[in-house]
Amino acid sequence: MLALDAKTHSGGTADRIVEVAQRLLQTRGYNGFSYADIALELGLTKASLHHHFCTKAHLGDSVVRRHLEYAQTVLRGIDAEGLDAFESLRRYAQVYEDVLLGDRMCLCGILAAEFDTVPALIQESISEFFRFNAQWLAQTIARGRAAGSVRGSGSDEELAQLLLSTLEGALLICWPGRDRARLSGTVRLLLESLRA
Amino acid sequence: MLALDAKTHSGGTADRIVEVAQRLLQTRGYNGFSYADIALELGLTKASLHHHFCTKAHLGDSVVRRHLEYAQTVLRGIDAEGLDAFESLRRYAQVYEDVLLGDRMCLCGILAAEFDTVPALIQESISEFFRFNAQWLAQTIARGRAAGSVRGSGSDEELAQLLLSTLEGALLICWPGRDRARLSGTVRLLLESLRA
DNA sequence: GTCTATAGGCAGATAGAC
DNA sequence: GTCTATCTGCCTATAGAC
Repeated sequence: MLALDAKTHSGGTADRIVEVAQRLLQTRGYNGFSYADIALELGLTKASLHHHFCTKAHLGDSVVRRHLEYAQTVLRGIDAEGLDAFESLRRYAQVYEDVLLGDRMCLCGILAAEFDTVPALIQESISEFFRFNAQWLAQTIARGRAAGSVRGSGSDEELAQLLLSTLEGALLICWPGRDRARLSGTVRLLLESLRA
Repeated sequence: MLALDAKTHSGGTADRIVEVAQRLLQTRGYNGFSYADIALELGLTKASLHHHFCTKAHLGDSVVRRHLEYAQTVLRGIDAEGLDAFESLRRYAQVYEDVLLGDRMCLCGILAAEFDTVPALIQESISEFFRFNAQWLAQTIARGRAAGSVRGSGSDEELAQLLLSTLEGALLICWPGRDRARLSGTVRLLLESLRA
């Protein structure tokens, strides 16, 4: 754990830069923030940032890759809890509510909207994020159907796409007004429709 | 009709500017395009654009307001066809598929993602767009339930939010890869779940 | 209505001192 | 690793001729 921490936080400044960049990405999008914003917030200069991340594209890529790994850890963590599949789906949906609670939009959701203007380097990681989420959902749905706790028509993959779409879309629509109640209501109804 | 056209197209150049701006907004977002892009495409100069739209915020506002009116016309047009409510919902969903077919993302979806960085002038129209869509969906759902062609739990308004969220989210996820087949599959499954 | 020219600012990025 | 200073380029926007 200490060794892992030492590795993860090898350069304290680089990590702080990534964290601020991630928050700005999730609230303002890739084209909505600059090195100046990060420098101001961390009390550094733009030149210092370039020492850690040579280009904005590389910084963005670091943020998205780190987030992808984090998401994978979270989903494997849900699996490790040994919950019923339906409860796993509930946990998954709760993550979207937590994102809005933290005053953020989904990182890859906002980047998907801006996709055409995002550096090619980052585009692949965005697609991979959705692919991984859909795959985990399909597996969890399959498990729930086998156990009789999850229902719904269509293949596991199709139902996973439906679930993912609804959560991403609900977060997107509730994001402008930070409408946690509306998001919560939509999540509740969605889960209800999946409960066997 | 001629009079309406004459009014709508009062200044031919202004309309062409709005149309190009709309396409750029729907593909690149508000922070992803500039007056230079439009000027280049129309063979004008940036200064000429400022003659028609004094600021970028006003141009964006014109695009969104016009689109809101267009959406209202489309939905009232669906109502005027006298279809069964479920068929109206199918038409509605088809609009999202048509948007991707036209190589575009939902205008207000992309602007919702960028919400915090969009001029305040435009923010209100974005919220109004979703409000209007949700209202139309709730009314159509109510009509379908009364006629026995639409099913689903939750209030009309909650189900409308669920439908809107799923369509917006499906378009968002399919946008990066222009994945029309995936969008089509999600739409089909969604409609299936609503058919009484 | 369209142009040339330009202002004024901020973007991403680099050089080189410390 | 951080700084100052600077470069180049694009951005939105304006002035004023035609």
